[in-house]
Amino acid sequence: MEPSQEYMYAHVSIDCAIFGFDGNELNILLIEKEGTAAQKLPGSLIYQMEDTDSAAGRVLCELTGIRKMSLRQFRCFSSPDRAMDPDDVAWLEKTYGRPVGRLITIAYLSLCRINRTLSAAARRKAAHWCPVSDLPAMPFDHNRIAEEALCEIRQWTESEPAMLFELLPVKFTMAELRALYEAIYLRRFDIRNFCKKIARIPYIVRLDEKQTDVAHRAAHYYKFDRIAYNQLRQSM
Amino acid sequence: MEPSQEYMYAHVSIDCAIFGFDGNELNILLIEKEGTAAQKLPGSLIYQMEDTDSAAGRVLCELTGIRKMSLRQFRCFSSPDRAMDPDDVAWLEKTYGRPVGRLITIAYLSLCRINRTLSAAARRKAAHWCPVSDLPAMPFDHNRIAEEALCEIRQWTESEPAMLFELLPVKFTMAELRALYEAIYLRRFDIRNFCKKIARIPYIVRLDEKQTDVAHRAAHYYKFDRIAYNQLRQSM
DNA sequence: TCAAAAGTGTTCGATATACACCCATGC
DNA sequence: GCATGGGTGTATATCGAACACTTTTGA
Repeated sequence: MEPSQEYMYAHVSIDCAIFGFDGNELNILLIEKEGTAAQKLPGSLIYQMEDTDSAAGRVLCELTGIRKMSLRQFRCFSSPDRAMDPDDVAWLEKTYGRPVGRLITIAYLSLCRINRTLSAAARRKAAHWCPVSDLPAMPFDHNRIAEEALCEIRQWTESEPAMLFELLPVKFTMAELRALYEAIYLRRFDIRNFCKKIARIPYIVRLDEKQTDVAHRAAHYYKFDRIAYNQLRQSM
Repeated sequence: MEPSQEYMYAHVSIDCAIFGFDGNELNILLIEKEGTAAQKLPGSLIYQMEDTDSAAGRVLCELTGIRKMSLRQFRCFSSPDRAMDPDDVAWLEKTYGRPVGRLITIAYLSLCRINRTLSAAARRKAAHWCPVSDLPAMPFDHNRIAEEALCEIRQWTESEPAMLFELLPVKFTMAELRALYEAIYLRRFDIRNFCKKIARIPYIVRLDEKQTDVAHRAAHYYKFDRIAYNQLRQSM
């Protein structure tokens, strides 16, 4: 068999695009590419007896301390030249203590409250939130992964709107919810129509509690009612 | 490093769920698991310098002779026990002339006219269409892949309705189109409302030509107008 | 009393649903 | 002339889009 016809024998990694919402814009969690000034998506080679879903869960848990974070696999990136840059090749070898060679990655999407305290491991890796409008150039194909993850968010929240509430505080105002929709769909929503639409949704419930200490009329808080959500889903 | 902590080093395959439509039901293209009586999804290990998209294109082209078949990656299957059945392990070793060990697969979805003449390679592999309601037990996790592919079709055709017309003859009747929708969405559509809806779609155009040799009033043929379709998509 | 954001209602057009009858053709 | 499937229209409900003013609160 000619070299070009050898069967692929590859290391497999997962990379996670973890999004947070700062009240205005989506942010993505980047970590330092250790030993360099560059930043990258969190990710890791996976272990022999692991599947990619658990590997992604492991990486997320290491960074955020959340054990059961929801995540969604959205794409395999396997271009032969995705890990051909000499810097990247050398970095892989140093990080994993061996030559890595052919490397394919399974990309995951996850959502996280942006003010959540990250783990010590995250601090060591200088994890930080970066607005999606201002992403740096990243190693491997991480810029492409981040881009495709952004598109994927829309599809995910359409098929499972409960995901949205992983980006918001437990109690949130209508304005915050609307800002989130605007950040995801990259368009404006009319306030009046938006309120009407939300009012029709049984699993978003208005609380009696209102904002305090605001320099204008205080807004009501709302919360996500998971029980009502599950009931609604079941009946569909 | 303990054995359980070894980094995964794996062979990578692609598996294709190729759907056809027999006028009544979706069918999926199965091939013989060579040397056995079992049937499986078409697939193959991929080569070292290939990415998964081209590998899937290669496998599809080998079977159907279509060079530019549209296909959609939808999921990586990587459970450690997906290729642990002793029969499957032995079959892999025999087929690929080596022990294969850890194997992950990237699953693809594709659509094909069911009356298309398949290639000589397909005939050698006893390729045949199998109604999705009547799938046999298949090796590896191919049953699960087929199931998830079925769900994926709906999402694909919603985001890219042009895909539907890869399942229909070039000229098709309204009844055929409706039957296809019914097969995909597993529900009935009211004939009158369906016709109205289709009539509003600019890229489905009615031809003057009608059926002949039918024992009742002849139906008009319709065709898919790709130019109108692309124009519509661009303007969105 | 002013600034700033909250909150609310009506109208209109488009779309989805429900439903029943006449038409063309081959036998 | 009848059986078979083709083809059409109307009424209603729902949803999304457009659009402007009053209310509350703190400064």
